Parts: sequence; C-alpha cells; structure tokens
Amino acid sequence: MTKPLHDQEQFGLRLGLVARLWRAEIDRRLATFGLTESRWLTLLHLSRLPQAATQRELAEAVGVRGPTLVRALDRLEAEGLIERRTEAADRRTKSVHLRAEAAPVLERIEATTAAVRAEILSDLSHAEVATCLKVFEKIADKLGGTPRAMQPVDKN
Amino acid sequence: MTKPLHDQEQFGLRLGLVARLWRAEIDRRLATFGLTESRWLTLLHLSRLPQAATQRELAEAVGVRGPTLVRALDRLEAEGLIERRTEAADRRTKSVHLRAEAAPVLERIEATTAAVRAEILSDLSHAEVATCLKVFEKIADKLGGTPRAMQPVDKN
DNA sequence: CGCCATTTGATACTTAGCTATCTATTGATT
DNA sequence: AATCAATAGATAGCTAAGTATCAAATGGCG
Repeated sequence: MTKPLHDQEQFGLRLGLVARLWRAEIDRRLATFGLTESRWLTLLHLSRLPQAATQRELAEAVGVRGPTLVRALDRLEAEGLIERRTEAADRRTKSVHLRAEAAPVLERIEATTAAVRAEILSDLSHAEVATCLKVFEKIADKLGGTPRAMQPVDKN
Repeated sequence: MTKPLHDQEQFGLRLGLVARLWRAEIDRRLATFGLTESRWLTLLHLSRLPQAATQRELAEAVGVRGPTLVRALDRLEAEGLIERRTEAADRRTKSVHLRAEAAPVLERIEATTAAVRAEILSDLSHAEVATCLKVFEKIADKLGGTPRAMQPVDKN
C-alpha cells in the first residue's frame, strides 16, 4: 500500500479535522468564562429563534438529536441561564426561554465566535467562503441534514 | 433578536454540521459489518503509513491525541485486526501492524468511503472541491492543526 | 366514549473526543 | 556513573455525540 491519498480522497478526512479544530478553538476561548463546551451553541441558537421555541424546534435548529439537547438544557437550567416552561396549550411540549442572566453570557459568545470567524476567514476571499458555503449546503441536502425549512424527508 | 444569520456567520455552524453528517453516513454503512464507529479511520490511516509506524505517528496521521488512539487500538487489537509490537531499538515505542484478518475489512472500508465520497461529491464541480480543500488547508494551518510538522506550542 | 398511533421530552447505555496525570524508558549533562 | 528532563504509551475522568426505549399527553376514529 502506502499509496498517497489523492485529493478527493482527503475531502472527508479534512472536513472532519477542520471542524474539530474550529470548535476546539471556540471552546478554548469560552472555557475561561465558566462557559464550558458546547452549551454556547445551544444558547446562540436559542437567541436566534422566535420566543417560546419548543425543545424539538431548538434541537432541529442546533442540528442535534433530542437527548443531546436535553442534557445541554439540563446544564443550562442548572446554571440559571434558561428555563423550561410547560405551556398550557400542549402539556407535552416545553418552551425554552433565556433568562436575564444569559444576556452577558450571550454577548461573550457572540463576541468570541465573531472573533474566531474574523481571524480565520480573514485569509480567505469572499468567493472562497461563498463556494464553501454552497458546497456545505449541497452536502447537507444530500445527507438529509437541512436544519431549517423542514421538507418532508422520506427516509428509506 | 431573531435577526437572520448572515452568510459568514453560518460558516462555523455549517462546517460542524456537515462534518457530523458525513461521518455519520459512513458509520451507518460500516456498522452493518460489525465494524463499529471510527476504528475504520484508524485502520485506513494505518494502511497508508509505512510499515512499523509508531502509535505517535499514527495518532498524528489520524489527527487525534494519544489517549484517543490508545482506545481505538485496544479495540482493534481485541478484535484481532492489528497488533502492537515492542521494538528492540526503543522499548518505549510500540509499532502497530495490520494483521492478515484486517485485509477484507480494509477492502470494505475503502469501498464504503469511496462510495460515499463519490455520491456526495458527484454534485460538485472539480473546482468547488479544489476550493474547499484549499480552504480546509488554510484553516488547519491557522488553527495549528497541521498534522505533520509539530511546531512548539506555547500554551499559556 | 374508548382505544391506539403519534408526538414530546427524558433516561440508560455506548462510543469517541479531550486534558491531566502516571509509568517506563531514553538520553543528555554533570 | 548518577541524576534529571523529555518522550511514548496507558489510565482516569470529563463532555458530548449517538441509538434505543420509556412515560405522558394528544388527537383521530371506531
């Protein structure tokens, strides 16, 4: 063996590696704020969603499955940053709300993610960024992972 | 709030999502072969490296830290697909070797990763793929994740 | 009305990544 | 030669993803 990987062959590998590096960089910077790990992602998406979003909607926006979100919310609720409310209309659902305490944390998250983005993307042309985003979109479509705009996905 | 995410803002989020989808797709297809989770990545890299690669070299190639590789190798060794040998030259190092049993497994891994790649990249132009790869490279450089060429990292 | 499929969120368990730390070995410096 | 810093791999403990499963609530249909 030992044949060198040709370009396309590296695509998946590189994609995974770069994604891990990116996330690790943000985590590293936010870790100094007590804001450990990826709860920042949940908060960020929550702040973008219309108020009274349900857990289901939030999970879909973040791009994770139910149980993953449940645990993130457990932590955020314990830290007093969010609260879950049972709505009278449908007692199965719980709407998730940012508490006032989350505001400064969110500011910090926005500043940090923006800073990382600015630093990393500064080397790239607008065209390069646009191409990558288009490619991400196409791949996500193909793999059934389009987070917004629920098309009826026929799985099988 | 509720302002829509503008393009660049989505970059990091999309990157993470697409990477997870890609990996999940391969995992899903390989899971039916008893070959669970990401041990396939380790095997694949091992097959590309010169014989008698050490764990350190393998970890670097795969893009993970030592402990992560240790566990993957533990599983692969228990399954009889690889073996670790202590070399006489330096008794700290262990060279990792593919066993004969790994050959059909590797074939399956190569076929599956190639199939996923072909399906997903079929929609993309050669130029798009090339641009993405170039971007991945630049980002990895910036984040210090260049797999080879260990720079001294000053942590603090 | 009463039963059953669907939906929502929660729980248990598994895998995989990380950092921090440990042990054994090596090799340089005194 | 003895000591001490550096290196290779292993271990422990954390966080976060996933699937499978459960319980409660809802809503349609006989």
